[in-house]
This record gives sequence, C-alpha cells and structure tokens, in this order.
Amino acid sequence: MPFPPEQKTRSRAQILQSARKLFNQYGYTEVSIDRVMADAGLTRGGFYNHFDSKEELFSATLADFACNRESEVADVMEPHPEIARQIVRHYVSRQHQDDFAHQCPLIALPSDVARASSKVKQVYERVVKALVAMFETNVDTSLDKRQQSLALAASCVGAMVLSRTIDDDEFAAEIRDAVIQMSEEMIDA
Amino acid sequence: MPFPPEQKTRSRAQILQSARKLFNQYGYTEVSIDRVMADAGLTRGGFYNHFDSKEELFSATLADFACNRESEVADVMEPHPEIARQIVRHYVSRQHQDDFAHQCPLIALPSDVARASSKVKQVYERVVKALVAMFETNVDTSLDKRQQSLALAASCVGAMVLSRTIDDDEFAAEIRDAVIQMSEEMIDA
DNA sequence: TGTACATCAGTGAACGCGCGTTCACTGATGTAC
DNA sequence: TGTACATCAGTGAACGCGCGTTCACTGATGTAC
Repeated sequence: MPFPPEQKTRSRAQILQSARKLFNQYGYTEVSIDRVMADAGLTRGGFYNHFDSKEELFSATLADFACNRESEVADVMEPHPEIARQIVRHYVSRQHQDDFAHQCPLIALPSDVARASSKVKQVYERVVKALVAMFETNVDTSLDKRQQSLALAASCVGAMVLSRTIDDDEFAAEIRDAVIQMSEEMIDA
Repeated sequence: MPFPPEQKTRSRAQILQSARKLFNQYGYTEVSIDRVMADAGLTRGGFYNHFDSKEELFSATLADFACNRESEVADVMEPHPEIARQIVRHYVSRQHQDDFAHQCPLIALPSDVARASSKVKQVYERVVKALVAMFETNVDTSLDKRQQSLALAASCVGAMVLSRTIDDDEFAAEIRDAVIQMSEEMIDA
C-alpha cells in the first residue's frame, strides 16, 4: 500500500464533516462538490475516489448522524424524564439553530430530503425514529407513551423549522419557549 | 392600450399559480423560470415584464398565500373550537401533503425560505402569524392561550414536515395521528 | 542495503449542460386625425 | 370610415457562469528482489 494506510479513511471523514456542516448551513443543492472538497482541504477530482455521486455523499452524511443517535438510545432501560427535558431544552434552542456542524438534519434539511430519493429518505427516517425512541425511553406518562413521544418529536422539529425561517428573533424565541413549556408538561403527565 | 387591458393581470396570476405549484412540489432552486413560464403557457423572456428577478417571484407567491390566510382570520370574534379542530384535521393530512397547488408554504418550503433573503422570510412570517392567530381566535382553553396556539402551530408544521420526508407511509400516518390527537386535547382543555 | 517498479489518493483541465438574465424583435391592438 | 402610427406583452436567440462528472496525469509511498 503506497499511501499511509489511514489517509483515505481520514480524508473521507473530513469530507463528511465538511459536507454536513455546509449542507446544514446552505442546503444540499446550494453547496457544490468543489466547495465541500475545498473546505475539506482537497481538490474536486478526488471526490470520486470516495463517493460515487453527490447524492451518495448526502446519504452518507445522514447515515453518519443517524448512526450516532442510534447508539445513544441503545440499551437504556429505565425512563429518565430529566434527560428528556434536557434534550428538549437543547434541541429547541437558539444554540442548536446556529451550530451548523452538529445540527440535527431533521431541522436543517427537511425540504432537501423530501425531494431526494427513497434511499435518502430511509436514512433520514432512522434519525426520526432515534428521536422518537429517545422519548419513548424517557417519557414518564400515564397517557399513551408512543403517541406522546411521536407528538413531542413533531413539536420539537416544528418549533425549530419555524424558528430558523423567521426573521424576527423575539417571535422565534416565543415559539421555541411555547414548545419547551408544552413538552415539559407532556414528559411527566 | 394596444393589448386587451386584462391580459397582463391574467398572465401574472397564471405565472404565480404555476410558480406556487411547482415550487411547492420541486423546491425553489430546482424549478427554473423556463419551467414556470412553460407551465403558465408562456415563454421565458416575458417573465421580466412581470417580475424583476426569480427571488421576487418567490416572495410574490408567498405574499399571495399570506394575504389569503390573513383575510380568513380577520374580524372573527367568538372562539369556535370546532373550526380549529377541522383546520388541524385538514392541515395534518395526507390530502394536504399531496395537494401541491394549495399546500401551505410552511411545510412545502421551510428550507428554501431559511436560506432566502430577509424580505422573503418576513413574508413567510406572515403565514406563521396567520396560523397562530387562527388558533388564538378559536382555541378555548383555561391555560395560556397564546402559548397553546404557538405550540399547536409548531406541532402541526412539525408533523407535516416529518410526514413528507418519510418514505414509510404507515409511520408518517402514525406521526400525523399523534399530533391530531394531541391538538384535539389542547384545543379545549 | 539498494534499486526498479507497482499502487493509488489526490490533482486540475476539460466536458456537456442548464441556469438566470438580457435584448433586439414581433405583431395584435387601440388611438389620432 | 379609413389609414398610419405608437404601444407593449410576449418571443426566442444569446450571454456568461457554475455545476456534476470524467480522465489522463502526478508523485509519495510500500514492495520485490
């Protein structure tokens, strides 16, 4: 093997990291492969050593994120309502809205995914299911736990989707606060 | 006036209608001016007789929608919880998801708006405010009415944003149903 | 140990293509006289 | 009433540009002997 054996792996990871950040901030269609590769410190042609197409890169960035979230919810048995509350407060926050490098694709890329292939949608779906699973694990309610978890996930996503599209900071904060308040009541009702 | 006086008005309305449908279905960036004009039965060059730029067309389609929604909520005094319930059931439905010509831009174009200019965002914000105002008018609760209305709007939007990005029809329906259920409980609590 | 070679991640020029926008033109209509 | 003209919504060729993708090439490294 004529290259340092870890180099290709490192380059791939770097491309994924740059792609995630740029896609989250500017959108899948707006970001060119050139821009991703330049951000990763590489040049355009090398891209196809790592991915077959731009869409495959998109799918890979989502899979990467889904994988991390899935491993977080695995093997937790006891409900911890405080964890659910903390996650909501972090998810539905201005800080999350501005942190493109770590932003949840559910709020960063919904339209982009809606128009992508089934393959991309199925990866995105894993992220939705990981968020719902987190609620199902940690919500402590006498009501239908599954239904509450689905509604909580939708509400958090909705609050952030609206928050990021709204120019008026105060109004955006009002929406986020309203959903946090509602969530706290739902998490242990 | 050498042309039938209503012709320009009719053409403009037709361009707006085609643009709204195509933007909702395929997204702002994916749809070219050519395609909009062809759908409207016209050719590309004429576009600039009606709009200064593509972004202005985007803004105009949103303004058109906002204007219609705003006039619906004006001058209603008495709360009608049944109207709120009906609107939720229609908003959070598969039918709404598939009806691109009349789809709410809050769920069709969130990412596109998030990346657009402040001017576009401010028009989009009017649609959000119209939805919240509808809830404030019609929700009948002993809790904080404003907060409940904001949370309801976010939840409906979140349910639909997720629903349209999810490939698995059953899972999408489960999310929609969970939010409808939660909304019914919130509308007269 | 030293040398010739094979490997392959990365390079960068080039490709065809569709985009948003411009502009000189067309031709049906209403107006002036 | 008839004719010459002005208007302007709509046309379609052309523009410069950036895109996703291809491909012949480079050159640092590990291997064979």
